[in-house]
Amino acid sequence: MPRRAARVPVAPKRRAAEIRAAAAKVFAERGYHNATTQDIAEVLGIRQASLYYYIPTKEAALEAVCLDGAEGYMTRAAAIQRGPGDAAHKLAALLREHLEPLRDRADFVRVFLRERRHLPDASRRRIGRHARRYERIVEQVLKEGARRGEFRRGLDCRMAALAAIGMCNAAAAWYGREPEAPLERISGAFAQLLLEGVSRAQPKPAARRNRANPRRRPDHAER
Amino acid sequence: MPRRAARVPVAPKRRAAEIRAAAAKVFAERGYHNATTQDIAEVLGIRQASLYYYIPTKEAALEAVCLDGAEGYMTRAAAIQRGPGDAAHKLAALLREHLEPLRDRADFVRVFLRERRHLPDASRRRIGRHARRYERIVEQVLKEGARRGEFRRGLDCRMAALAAIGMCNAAAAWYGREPEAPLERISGAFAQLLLEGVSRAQPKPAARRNRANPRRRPDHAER
DNA sequence: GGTGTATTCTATAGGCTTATAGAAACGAAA
DNA sequence: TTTCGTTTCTATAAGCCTATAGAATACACC
Repeated sequence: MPRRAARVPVAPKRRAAEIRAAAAKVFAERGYHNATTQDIAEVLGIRQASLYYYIPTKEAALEAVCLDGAEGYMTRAAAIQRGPGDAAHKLAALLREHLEPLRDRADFVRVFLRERRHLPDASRRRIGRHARRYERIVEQVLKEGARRGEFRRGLDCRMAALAAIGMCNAAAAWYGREPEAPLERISGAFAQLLLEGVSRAQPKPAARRNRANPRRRPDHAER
Repeated sequence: MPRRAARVPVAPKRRAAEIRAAAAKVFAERGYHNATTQDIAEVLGIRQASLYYYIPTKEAALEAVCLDGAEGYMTRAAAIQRGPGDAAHKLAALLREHLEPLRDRADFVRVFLRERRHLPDASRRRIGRHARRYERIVEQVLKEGARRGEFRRGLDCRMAALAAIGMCNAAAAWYGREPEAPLERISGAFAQLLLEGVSRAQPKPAARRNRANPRRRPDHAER
């Protein structure tokens, strides 16, 4: 402990992050069960068995990647919920923050979304609880907006929350492959879409284009 | 060929469908690469090797299930697009039809959504083209609505189409586990959400509740 | 140069899975 | 009862993958 000063404190942490990043990349590309530890090792330029110096099992690597991918979502969402601003701004902020990790950590997010179900029961359930709490935060922001009259009264907040989260998570699948779709465009379009469908048209919906936009009146019900 | 009359015509087709259904169930539950042919055989109550009387390879089974899961989407969407009604009704119909297969064929749909990427290149690309054509139909319905002034002018139709499809596909993940969410509620809520976010408020938005709903004016840009 | 820790290596056991070969069982029709 | 096509069975080869054991290397510090 005393003398391995200059090397141990920094490098190991960085190396561990590199291992996780390699695992995330491979799991995201090929799917957990289709990915081999050999694949991960190749990304790192080391031998397959050398990986086991860092991870106890392949499953543990998946768990680490998933935790990493989930990290922060809850916290940031809760901060937005508690923070200042009306419900419309909060919803737009939730969307932005939900999509933001795709910029730098898309692999982690994708593995979290698509592969966490292959975790052993214990950790899968733990992570599942996080996800459900996150859903509830979005739902509550919507409920709060409806309660305050900012959003429409009869709004089905549960479905709306699931829709919002669902469209964002779907974006994780095509982000980067869809041409001409930077995050700003995605979150802007999603916010506008949701807000004008959800809000009763407060002063500040998350509209990016089309400002001078006199609306006609929606007056009839469908069917 | 001449004398196997009474038995061959019916049973084999049904049996083949049972095989596919078993494969779909197992692939949906465990994921393609985690599922074994043994698992499928167990569902059917036969031996693992007996499966190979029906399928040439496990991969072929996946392809059959995916094709089955994708079946009809394109056709029905195209019919809606060409059919009568305004864009709002068409969009609502697209959502309904997109979600409807979850009622009886959820396993197939889920496998199509989550496991098709593990198909060999050729068939994966073929199926991918279908999916993209489907996206384009949704997008065109939106464009048409915007062109005719039924939807808002500056509407980002591409993002809106991806959002709509994304929220529906996300629903495939939680449908059946989410309590109190029959398909009617889902498609109704999604339609209302999208339409009021998308339309410029023509006579008939897909509103189920809240009709008298005078909107205030959205006038400011976000940020 | 010697020492000790961290990191990577070679070699391989052991388990699981797909797919094939060939035999058996089952029925319907002759 | 025999025949014949269909369906399922037993047995197993062959390949792939995870994880372990133990040796070798690198490198900082004395």
